[in-house]
Amino acid sequence: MVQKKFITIYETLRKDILEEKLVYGTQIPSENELVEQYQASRETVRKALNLLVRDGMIQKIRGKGSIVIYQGLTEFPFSDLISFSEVQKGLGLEHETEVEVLERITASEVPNVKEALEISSNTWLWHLVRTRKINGQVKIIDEDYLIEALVPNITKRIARQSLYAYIEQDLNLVISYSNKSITFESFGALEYQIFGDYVVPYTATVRGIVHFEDTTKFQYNISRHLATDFKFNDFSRRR
Amino acid sequence: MVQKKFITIYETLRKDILEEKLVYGTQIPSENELVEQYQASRETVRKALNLLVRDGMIQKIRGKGSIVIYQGLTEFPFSDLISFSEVQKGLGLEHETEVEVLERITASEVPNVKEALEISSNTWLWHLVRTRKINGQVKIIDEDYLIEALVPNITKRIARQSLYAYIEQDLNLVISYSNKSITFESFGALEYQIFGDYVVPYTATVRGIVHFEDTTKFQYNISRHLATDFKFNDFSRRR
DNA sequence: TAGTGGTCTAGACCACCCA
DNA sequence: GGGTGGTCTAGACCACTAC
Repeated sequence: MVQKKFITIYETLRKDILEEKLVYGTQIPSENELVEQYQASRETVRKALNLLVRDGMIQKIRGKGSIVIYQGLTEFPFSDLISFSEVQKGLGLEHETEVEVLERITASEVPNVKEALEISSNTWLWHLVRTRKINGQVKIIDEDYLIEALVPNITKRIARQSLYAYIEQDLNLVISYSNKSITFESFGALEYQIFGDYVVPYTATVRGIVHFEDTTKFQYNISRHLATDFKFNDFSRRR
Repeated sequence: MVQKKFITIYETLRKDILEEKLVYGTQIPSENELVEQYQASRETVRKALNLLVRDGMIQKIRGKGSIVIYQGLTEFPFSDLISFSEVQKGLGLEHETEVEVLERITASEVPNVKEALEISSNTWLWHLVRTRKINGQVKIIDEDYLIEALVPNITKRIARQSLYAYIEQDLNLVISYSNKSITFESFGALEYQIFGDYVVPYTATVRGIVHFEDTTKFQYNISRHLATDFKFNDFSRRR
């Protein structure tokens, strides 16, 4: 099989919703219609639809059908802040990444990382600090610790472009999941140095431990955003 | 059927993981073993396991098996702040809710709510302000707007105890999903009044629009946390 | 080679909504 | 009653891991 059937169905419908071929508040074709349309079994169609449910794109209603509930980025008409997810997705905004630090250190030289990645003190790590400019202004300081044995040969060039592209495409490793936390913290020395004397000297700090498919932890990331420019959007379902 | 089979399997395994009968880093029984154990088909077992994957409880590895990746609340050994999800779940912490405001208003009297809930200006709403004390100190100001026609007869007693229990158990409505955002904002008049002259006059503000199963929006919630006491935990998978 | 998880099928029965 | 989504089955073939 060239492409998984349920992924094809999922991606096609997702695209239709994003492009508003299927519009907010209206029904999508029924499961039986999709079975016909894609020559798939109903369980396969349902697998695709469940991905859309997970994404917050559709809502299924028994006896009625499935309705598009995704409204693009206009859900929250409250602020014109730069959204965290927009930044992550690189939607429309002009990025510029600068590598401030790229060095090889051992886990003993920094606090917390040893515990976060469950490694011994003498494990070699890459220590990486990058700044992200958006429309000419530094908005994010990204600090990373990566296990060198798992992610070798990081260069400034790789760090400036895309670390994840290097890991996934060149090293052929599969990044799978992460645990993250968001807190608000006051500026430390690094932040004053990079952000300067900002009116509101606080950051939204996102810490994450990132894992490969085989559950190996390979990265500890600390992402510091100017707090006043930070917005995190979330879709969640009730258990 | 009294109870859905895949839910039974899911809940049993979930409980075993939470109670550490299945411990972090070890394998759970294989799909075929679970098929035997629960006298279910493999697809049913897989449906249960996929819920655990979604929850960040297990990681499936092809050719090998499924491994427990959930570690309780100890994943982030970085701060002893009060966690947002802990607060939400009411884990271990002493709550105290006080109702500051409970009134009937129309949508025209407040900004944003009309757009957020997609209602007309003359729609009647409940306006609710509650404060949440944790260990004796007010940490959260919860402000809600609810459509009266959908959620009638809210009393102070209901507001002090559990609004959601009232909606789900007494009114028999099914709360389904919400869109949320998290931002960092400076104190307004209400915050100064309730939190007082706090050293760090900023809040982590969580705004949410909450929907029923049939996609009806019924609630607009604004939850203001003392920024320095806020922590949001997240598990996410890479697409 | 044996065992694991990943995908897919064709059919069944059910609960729910609506005309 | 006809259409919708929700659950479940028994079997098939595949890709990957471990031995």
